[in-house]
Amino acid sequence: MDNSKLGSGEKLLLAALNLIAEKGYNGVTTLEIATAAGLSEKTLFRHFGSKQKLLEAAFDRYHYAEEMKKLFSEKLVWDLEEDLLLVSKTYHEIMNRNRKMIQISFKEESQLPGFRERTHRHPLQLLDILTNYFITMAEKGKIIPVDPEAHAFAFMMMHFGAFMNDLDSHKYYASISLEPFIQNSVKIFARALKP
Amino acid sequence: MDNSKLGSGEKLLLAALNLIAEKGYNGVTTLEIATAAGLSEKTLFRHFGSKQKLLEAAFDRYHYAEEMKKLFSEKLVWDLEEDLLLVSKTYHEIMNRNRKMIQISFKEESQLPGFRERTHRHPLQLLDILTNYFITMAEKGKIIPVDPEAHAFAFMMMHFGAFMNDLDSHKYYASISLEPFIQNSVKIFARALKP
DNA sequence: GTATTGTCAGTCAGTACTGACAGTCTATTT
DNA sequence: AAATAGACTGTCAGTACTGACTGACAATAC
Repeated sequence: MDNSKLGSGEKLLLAALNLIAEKGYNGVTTLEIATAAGLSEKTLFRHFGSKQKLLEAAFDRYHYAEEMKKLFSEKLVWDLEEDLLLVSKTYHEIMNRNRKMIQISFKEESQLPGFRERTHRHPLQLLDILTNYFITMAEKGKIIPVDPEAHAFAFMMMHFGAFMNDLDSHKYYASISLEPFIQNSVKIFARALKP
Repeated sequence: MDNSKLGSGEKLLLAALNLIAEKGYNGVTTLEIATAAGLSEKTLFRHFGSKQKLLEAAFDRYHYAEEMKKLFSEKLVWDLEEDLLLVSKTYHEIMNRNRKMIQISFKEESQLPGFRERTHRHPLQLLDILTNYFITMAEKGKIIPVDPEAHAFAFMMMHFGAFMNDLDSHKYYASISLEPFIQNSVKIFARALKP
């Protein structure tokens, strides 16, 4: 990343985001963050006042916050495979965009109450959308009419697991890259839900 | 938990395990741990020498280390639903037994290299077993003969996701309790893999 | 009597955070 | 072109506190 053209505030936020995601809030010093940003520690405090406020600012600045409801009511085409593909790709897009924030929210959960909830708000919306989607698809007779919420949950859990597994560069399970995994997950559910 | 009959060492290990899982290694002080164990800080150092060694001792003591290969070659009955049920239940059993250690390995990854790998060794074995199981099942003509490793991976990811979601008392997605989730996951794969 | 633990006082290093002062860069004014 | 002002940054010395860790001694328990 080339941060040379960013303002000092931005440089500090980015450095903080990366380091805290890696080592945890308590595992990183303000001096380290400032140095990584190519600035002096003093500048850090002049900008943010305290380490805690720096973290909060980083969160506010970098967590992805976009409405999805409309997006979906427009894009869904009521073809199971195509729509599942859209949902899972959107899911991974959101999660990857929030990658660092999610890492932080997992590590600093006790110190930063409410963080986890915020990083999971958008994925949660997707779960909701998918559940309603399954219900409607069942009404249309395009999938079996049982357990729509359970199936939506299972689908999301599968992708949540894959994302988590990949979080620190997929080295703990056999590394299967994302794209074929998504394709396969869609096929599994398409076969399972076919009436 | 009633720890009153445990030796001092055990009390300290348990207290350390719980507190570090909750607040992270750097988020907890030796005094806190000792107090939680009902002992003095001095006793902690007399037993373990340093904070770091305490953590390592806790890991060695409490991470689940059992061979599974034999277990499975004995228990598999080559009925898809029944065997998937066994695999997923075994998986969640292992993961829950290692719950705290897994939390720690996620939070302290940078500080404790190799931890994550160790906590994931046994689940990895399961993935291996499941892959081979699918291959054999395909040879027997009991499931479709495509992508056995991808399907095994997908199955494990689904349960990994569910476990992770549940790690801090399932409050970030709609809470669906474990047992029905397992049942449903098995049904999905049974339908998807049926020839 | 031996082993284990508590108390207490204290050391030492690290770390968040501050104040005073000086330097630099940019834009505006003259 | 030169001067000036204002915003931003670096340096450095220092404060205040925390937290890992120690040593000496006393108390308790088996």
